[in-house]
Amino acid sequence: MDNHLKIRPLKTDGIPTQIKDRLLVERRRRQIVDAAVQLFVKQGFHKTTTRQIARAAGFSIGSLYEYIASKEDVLYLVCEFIHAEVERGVTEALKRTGGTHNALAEVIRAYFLVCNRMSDFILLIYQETQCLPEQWKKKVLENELRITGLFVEVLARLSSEGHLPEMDDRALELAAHNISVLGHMWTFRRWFFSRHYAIEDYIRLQTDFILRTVCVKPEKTVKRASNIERPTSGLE
Amino acid sequence: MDNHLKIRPLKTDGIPTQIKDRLLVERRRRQIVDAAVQLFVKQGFHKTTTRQIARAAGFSIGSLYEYIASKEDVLYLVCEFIHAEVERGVTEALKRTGGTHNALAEVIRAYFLVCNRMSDFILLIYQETQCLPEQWKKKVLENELRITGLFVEVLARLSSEGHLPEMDDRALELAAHNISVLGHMWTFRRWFFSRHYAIEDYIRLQTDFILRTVCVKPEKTVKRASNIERPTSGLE
DNA sequence: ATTATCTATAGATCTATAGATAATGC
DNA sequence: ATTATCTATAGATCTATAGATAATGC
Repeated sequence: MDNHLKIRPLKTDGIPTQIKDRLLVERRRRQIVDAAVQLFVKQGFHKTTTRQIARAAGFSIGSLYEYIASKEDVLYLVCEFIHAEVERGVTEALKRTGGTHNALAEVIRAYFLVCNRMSDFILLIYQETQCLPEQWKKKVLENELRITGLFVEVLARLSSEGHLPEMDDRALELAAHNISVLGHMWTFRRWFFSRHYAIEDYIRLQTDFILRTVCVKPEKTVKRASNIERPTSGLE
Repeated sequence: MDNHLKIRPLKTDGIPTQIKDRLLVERRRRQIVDAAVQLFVKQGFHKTTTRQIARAAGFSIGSLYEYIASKEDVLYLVCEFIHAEVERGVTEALKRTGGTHNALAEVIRAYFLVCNRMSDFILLIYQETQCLPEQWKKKVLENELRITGLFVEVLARLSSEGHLPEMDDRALELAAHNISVLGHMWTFRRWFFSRHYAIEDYIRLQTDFILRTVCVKPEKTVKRASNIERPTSGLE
């Protein structure tokens, strides 16, 4: 739970500050994020007050507002931080994996472990993104899409190297979204899963699922599925 | 978007009221839910005031508090209502489907259409459940689990009738969760999907995925996936 | 008489800022 | 002199309730 203490530059452009010293802004905003992320996880965004954030960050409410212009700014900083952490986890995992056809299972495993480690944070994104002003909500969704994009790349590479059966772009894209969301599912159904599954069980079972959807030659099964569809299928 | 106007009894026991007439309580609470669900979807729970709810429901703030004891009570009523609607949609779809081996695709299709229709409401559950007091949060999660249970039943029936390959209980349970969540995914990634996919495309592609995970004889692929797993896998 | 509804407001916050003070660098 | 920080509070809400009023049924 102390993974947010790792030192990485925060991308905080676009948020106004009264303070000239860029480095100080950087440092203070990191303090703000570290304090806020824990409070938000425990109490939610709305029930957390700006005073609590300032106190937990170690300075006064007046100083807090030298580094941000509104409470929403804090939420945005927190969301940016969380996505940066998740993205770092996934890209590092990608670097570790070779180009073999094991790659997919390895990537899934690494990603699900990142999701497990950052469970509270991912949940926070799901719950509080709506509270952001439109302009930043959009940025958060772009972040989400970029992470999914990492999986698209892996799948595309494996596909081009012949380790996967041909899939059209759509199916491939959707598979990437499914991987993303099945990782998140571990976080937002944790209240159920954590009682019945160890993370390793979950990874194993879901990997089986995903590999089956992606690795089996589709001709036979896709046909079968398509025939099952109602004859009325088309546009509603 | 007016599906919440359908007349169904609300399960509202457990929330205190000052009013004696049970029927009136029933009617007024339906007004409250109809008003609140729209406001919550548009503004979120916290940004919606009790006054707004009262006004939209057509009575005064004083009267509102005769039928509920706190603002959280309203959120709980809304969550109960939403789950009742989703569950009704799914069970009705289950009734329509025969016991054939088409059943699964039909159920998925019906469920995804329910998710599409109730998109805003499902999103609301994801975002605001955390705001409920512990006791009601638990009830909401039970509701969620009961809906997933419907899919468990379908899969178990198909399995016992020999329409699915043998799966152990865990794999079957997880498949049910996956169906639930992939339906929800359409709602909480709608900002992306709705621009690139029609609901029918989404249903078709996801049905292919799910049927492949569930209908293909698992021996070959499961082995393959297991071998890919890291040797260190066990407890972390 | 009893039940339902309304108006008016107590009481408790909470965000954001103005203006005062302390620290830093030339 | 300039930059950073603090204290104190203006101003704006918002939930929940007390007490008054209207409607209903015996």
